[in-house]
This record gives sequence, structure tokens and C-alpha cells, in this order.
Amino acid sequence: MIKGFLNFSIADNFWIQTVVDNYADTSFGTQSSNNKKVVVEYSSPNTNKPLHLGHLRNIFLGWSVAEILKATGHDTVKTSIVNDRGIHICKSMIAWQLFAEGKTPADVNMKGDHFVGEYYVKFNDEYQRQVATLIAEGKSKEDAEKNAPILLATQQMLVDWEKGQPEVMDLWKKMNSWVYAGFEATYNRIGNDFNKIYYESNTYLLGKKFVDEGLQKEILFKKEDGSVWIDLTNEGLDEKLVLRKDGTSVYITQDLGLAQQKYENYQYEDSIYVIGDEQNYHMKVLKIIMQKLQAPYADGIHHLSYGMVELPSGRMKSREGKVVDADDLMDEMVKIAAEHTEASGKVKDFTDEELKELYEIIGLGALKFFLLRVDPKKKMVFNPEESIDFHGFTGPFIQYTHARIKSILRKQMPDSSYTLPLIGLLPEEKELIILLEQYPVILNQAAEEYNPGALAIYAFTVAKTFNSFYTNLSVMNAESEDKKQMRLRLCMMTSNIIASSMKLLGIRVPERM
RNA sequence: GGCCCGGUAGCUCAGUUGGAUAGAGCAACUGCCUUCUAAGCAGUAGGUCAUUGGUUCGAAUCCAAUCCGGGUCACCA
Repeated sequence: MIKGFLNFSIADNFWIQTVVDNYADTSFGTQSSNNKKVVVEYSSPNTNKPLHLGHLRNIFLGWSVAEILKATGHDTVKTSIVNDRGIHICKSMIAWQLFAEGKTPADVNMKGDHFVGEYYVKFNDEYQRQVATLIAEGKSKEDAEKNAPILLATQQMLVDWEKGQPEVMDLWKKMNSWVYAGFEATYNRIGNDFNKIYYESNTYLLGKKFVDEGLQKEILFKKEDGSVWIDLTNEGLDEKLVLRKDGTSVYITQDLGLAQQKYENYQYEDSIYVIGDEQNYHMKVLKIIMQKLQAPYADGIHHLSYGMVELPSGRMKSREGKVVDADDLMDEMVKIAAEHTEASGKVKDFTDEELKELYEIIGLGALKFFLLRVDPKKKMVFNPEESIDFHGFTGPFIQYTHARIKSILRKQMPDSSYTLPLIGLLPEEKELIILLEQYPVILNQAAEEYNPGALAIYAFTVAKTFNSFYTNLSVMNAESEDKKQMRLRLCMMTSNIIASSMKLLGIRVPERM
């Protein structure tokens, strides 16, 4: 009997001490610098259309992984490679020339990325129309698809672009600047920040020296027509083209160059590429080529492969306009947040400004949590007909828990000079502390696995456990001053950990809601 | 066809260095707001962990085969 009692007391002693030591530490769980440099590349959009739901998953993932690595002591650099040139960019340019009558986004009061995206869709509409006409005139499908006038004009424009023809360059710069203004607005809204943005127009030629080097080292070989290849059949893969017969770069050539560029800029140990799983093969090839070329950073290349976000009808297709637009979706989420908040009637004393901010916090919190809570590797289905939840395993649930805790702490803060007895924990208290103590472990796990989802699940579990504690035990009307002081500390530690873990997911937590 | 990824409750998902009655949320059903915020809490119901075989004292987890879904194998990016 006595021994059992003793064991119990010693355990309580440890748990309460954990709270006493850490409750006020807002950086609990984070680690000091280990001087390891990691580059995280994500988002990487094309400049011919606005961002969609798939980009959001990518951006939230990349940003969060970078922040998690930072919190675990890594020196992180957030980068993006903007796909700002190529045939697809010329498509929206041609369509603008044909149909816009000189209009700008300002003229029609549109975000620049949406404006340009409309012309990209217009290109495809017109292209389909022309192909149909040619077929009606008796041409074969293949012939029609190759020779539609608008396509030929686009190909010519790409040639002109590569020559640097002034009119084309001017148009290109003008339209891209519209798109960048639009992207910037979206990035600002979701709190995204890059340390360095690369542009494909600056990097697409960089990979060629790798090809020369690879030929010298006989890692690559040249075919009779002049095209350059790498033989990966020993690796269980195929032969892969790395330079066209006309000497121009293909996609992977650019990636070789960009990897080198990033290394020269940052001397990274690890380089994480947040790219959809449709490019698994491509990224595997990239890494193998780098390893064969004995680039010092080759082993640090890591593809953070994530599943596509699909609609119930299948994959999103921006060419057909079948996408969930990022800006529209965010507006929708914020609107729903406003409806829920108004229905609850809890923030009637908020100013319009404060309400607006609160709706953003909750709406975007719901969206980010929805996208980050699942394992990145898994594809996910988004049904636009069913709105994203605000109850249960969601961002707002956790935000709500945080607001409740803050409500208590506004009434009273823990007295740091009060000496707590280290005995007598109730099950609800103990369960919560045991969970809180786990935070550093979970954070490390999320960093090692590059998986913000682990953190999302943890934050939810903490909130859920706290809510149970909250309904069963009173803080302000605690049985004794000892209990009250202990619970106030427990409240503070819980709110710190919720705020800290949510921050790493890019989700803000309100003081009240 | 080759290679890769996935299949767990009606729906969305956790859960793999192999361990006890497989866990959440949503939806359904029962209760709980004169007490720190009910976006909450407590409970009921719901699963042959795709199928079959194998390894093991023990398998959702490891191996093999099969079925289903997706991706990829471009002088596209």
C-alpha cells in the first residue's frame, strides 16, 4: 500500500514539475540552431493562370515543412521556381493579342492572374474551334491539331521570344507583371513568404554545362542525331533524354541547372522539392543523374511528393476551366466563417475591422487545416458541393479551444511566485500533461517525416483533451488555491502549445471567437 | 505491358521498427447550456483492415499472388 502510494506521488511530482518548468515558455519544444541549411522549393506556378486548390496544398505543405524544420533548428530557405516562359505562356499572350482589344486588368477591375487566366482559356476555346473547322474542311484530326493558325502563331511567338524580339518581350513582361501582382495578393493573404524566387527565363539555359560535363565523364552519351541521353537501365529505369537534337534544353536539363544554382546560392545540405506525385519518376531521374555526376549535394535532394487534390469528377483541368480557384475558395471559407460566427453571437462588441480579421483567421484556418491534416503522400478528394467542416477534427475546433483558454487567462494569470505542491493530480489533469509533454517528440517526428499532418493531429488531440478537462473541472472555481494555480499553469501551457503548433501550420489562433 | 503509389466504419481520415477488446471526425441516434465561451462535453450504433495464401507465439502492419483505383514510362513541363 505504502509503496504504491509512493510511486503514484513520484509520478505526479514529475508531471507537475514539467508544467512548472515549461508553462510560460512559448518556445517549448523548439530547438536551437544545428547550422544545417535546407532549401525548400514549393508553389512553382505557371504564369498563365491563377492559383488553384492544388497549389494551395503545395504552398501550405512547403511553407509548413520549412517552418517545422526551422523550429527544429535548421536554417531554412524558402524558394520557388516560377515557370514564366514557354509555349503555354505564349498561348495566353496570343489570345490577349487576338481578343483583349488592349484591355488591362485595371480596365476590367480584375486580379491580374485571373485576367491572364481567362485568355489562356480563350486560347484553348479558339484552338478547339479552329481544329473543328479544319476537320470540317476535310483535314485529318492530326493535321488539324498541328496546323491550327492560332497554334502556329503561338509557336512563332515562342521563337520570337527566344530571339528577344522587343514587341514580344514587352508583352511578355507586361502580362507576367499582371500575374505577379495577382500572386502577390494571394500570397499575402495566406501569409506565404519566400526568401528567394527563381525564374525559369533566367535558369532554363543553365543545365547545359552539366550536359557537357556528363559527356566528358561518359555518364551521358550522344546519339547520331545529336541528342544527348542518359542510360538508366541499370537502375531499372529507361534511357532518358537530357538535350534535344537541336541542342535546346528539356525540362530535366533546367532542373540540373537550377539545383546547381541553388547550391551556389545557399550551399545547402538538403534540398526539398515539394512537387506532386505525378513527377515521382522525373525526380528520381534527377537525383540519379546528380549522383552519377557526383554533385556534392546530390544525396541531399529529396522529393516531398504529395497526392493530387481531385474533384469528385476526377482531376482538375485548368485548360477546361475545371478547377477550384484558390481565391474563390478562400472567399467562400471566410464567408462561412462569418455565418458561423454571427450565429454564435459571441463577438457582438467587435469592431467591423476586428470581425473582418476574425473571419479571415477562422476561414483560412479551416482551409489550411483541412489540407494539412492528411498525410501529404495521399491524394485527396475535395467536393465543392460539401463545404469544409468547422466542427470536430478541424482548425476552428482548435482555434475555439484556444479562445476559451484565453478567456480564462484574461480573468487571471498564474502567480509565478506561488509554490505548487507536487502531488495529487486528477486523471483529467494528468492526461493533459502527459500529452503536452509529448510536444517536442511530435515536432521532431513531423520534421523528420516532413509531415505537418502529424502536428495537425497532435494539436487536435491536445484541444480535445483540454476540452474534456475544461468541462469536468473548473479553473476559476477550483477546489483550492493549489488546484487553481496548477490549472492556470496548465491552461497557459496548453494555449502556448496550441498556438505554437498551429503557427507551424500557418494557422493563426484568435484571442476570442 | 514495365515501374511506382494507394484500398481501414455510410463519408473523410489516423494507425507499419509486428503485440492486448483496430481509433478519430462527419453523418445517424440519446443525454448535457441559472456554473470559466455548447464551434463544446458525455454516450449509443456502425469495420471479415480489398481478396487469398504464407512467415510468426502473435499480422491492418512483413512476404507472395490476385482484384480494384490512380500515376508514370514524351525531342511536353
